[in-house]
Amino acid sequence: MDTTATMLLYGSKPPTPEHLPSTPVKPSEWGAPPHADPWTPTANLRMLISAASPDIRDREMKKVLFRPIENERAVEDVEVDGPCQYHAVEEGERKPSRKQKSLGLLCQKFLALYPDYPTSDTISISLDEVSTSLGVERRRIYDIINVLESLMIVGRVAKNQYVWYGRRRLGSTLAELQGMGRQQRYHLHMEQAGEGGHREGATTHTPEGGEGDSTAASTRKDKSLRIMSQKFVMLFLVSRTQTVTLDVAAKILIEESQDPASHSKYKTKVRRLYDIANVLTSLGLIKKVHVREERGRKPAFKWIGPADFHSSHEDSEAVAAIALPGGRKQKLARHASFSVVPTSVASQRRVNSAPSSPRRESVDYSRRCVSSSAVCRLQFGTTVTGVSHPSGGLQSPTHSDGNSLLCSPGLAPLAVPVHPEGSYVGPLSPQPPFPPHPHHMAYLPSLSQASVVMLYGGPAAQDGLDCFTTEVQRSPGSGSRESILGKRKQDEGVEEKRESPETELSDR
DNA sequence: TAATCCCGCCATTGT
DNA sequence: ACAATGGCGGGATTA
Repeated sequence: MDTTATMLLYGSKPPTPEHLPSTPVKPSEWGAPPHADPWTPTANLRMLISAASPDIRDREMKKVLFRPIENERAVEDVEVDGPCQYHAVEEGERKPSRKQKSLGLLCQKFLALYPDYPTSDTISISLDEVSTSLGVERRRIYDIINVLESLMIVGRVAKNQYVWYGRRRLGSTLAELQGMGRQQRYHLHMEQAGEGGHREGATTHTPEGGEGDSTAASTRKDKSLRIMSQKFVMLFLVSRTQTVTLDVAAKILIEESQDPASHSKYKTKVRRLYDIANVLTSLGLIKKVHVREERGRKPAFKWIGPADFHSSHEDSEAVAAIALPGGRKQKLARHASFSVVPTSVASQRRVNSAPSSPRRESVDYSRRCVSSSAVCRLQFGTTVTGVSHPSGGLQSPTHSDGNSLLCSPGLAPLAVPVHPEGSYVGPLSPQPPFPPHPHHMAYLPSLSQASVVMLYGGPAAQDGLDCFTTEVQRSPGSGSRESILGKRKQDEGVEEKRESPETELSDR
């Protein structure tokens, strides 16, 4: 493993011994659940909730979540809002529209499986479980994992095994990327953007002379996705407007690439950028926009993620306190082409010393699962709209209708639909950088199966962890469905359920 | 038509 | 050699 020159992804310690192999499985092979023990939604759930340790709960929850789900082809399926989710074909035949298979959506599902701010770095991710539970081929998981890895939201441990870090390190990672971005003079590159479409290469070429010092020649096709992802993010972080157009990004990335034949790869580059952009969008770090220009408008992306990480206390802030067992700190992945005095960078970043005040959100928001678990039954096709109180739990969700759920401020709308063979439907709309609303509204993408939804608070929870569960089950007659969906919006602030999470994240 | 980007073949890299 | 990763670009979908 060519540590130095290429990726320092694993910090001082490269992946570890490979345990837990596990072989890929074709989605088509998920016939029946592995260990078919009749599981009762409620029972399981109860178990989960009662679990004293949040970690245990998480783990258990994961276990449940990873039950294989019925394949996509499935007829009855998640009913996502929006105009055409299915390609109206023969009656009875519903072809999952392309949108339903988008990487962004998949990523949303993936992210929803794990807490944004885990309290420990022990959450492991198994590619097989994930690909199985999400119902996609491994290849796609790699796409997601790669960019998550580039931001250290996950880390690789061994083959098939990754660790989930969540957004805890995001701050420091971004800070570092920003530093590297400046070092690369990316901000200069960006200026020469717009205009008649011709870029000149006169841009200050970083003294990367032949990419990274001697050290191991360009490690073949380096994990370009990871690298590209980091560079892409860097562009945002050094951009004054925090906006980056696809073509500019592609050009810069191509110029960077030491690969001579890369000029003919513009198209491919753009394809990759879209892939990356999709997961970054799912992460709520960027959003699609358009930049005005004489020539018309060009597609671009705007950074909407945190932008205050560069301060001193920055990064791990609170997190630092949770220091990992081995004390090993991961180093940001770097690529040769980033080089220029390898090591350096904003390296001297964080000094373990817990800087005075840990800033917002105290380190230990003891996850006491306070609130009662209000369980109520809903009709198939409907969702809950509940209001919770950070202090006491939650006012039993007034399961009226609609696909929304109101939470009190601080209650991270982390919901994890759980059910036997059911496809999890997607994350809830407000993601961690919570909006200042008095109440958070979480959208629960429609549930198509009888399911149990568990919602619990995250680090944002100011008074502990609230959680409650809701059972949604299929009603005998789908007739009621219409009526229910029809009426709506009686709650404050709740508006038409028109928009679905993904729809609002990326306006097409 | 242009913008997006799914899909999966098959080259690489790891064990 | 076999399995895990992940370039890459054809061509289908959407906007």
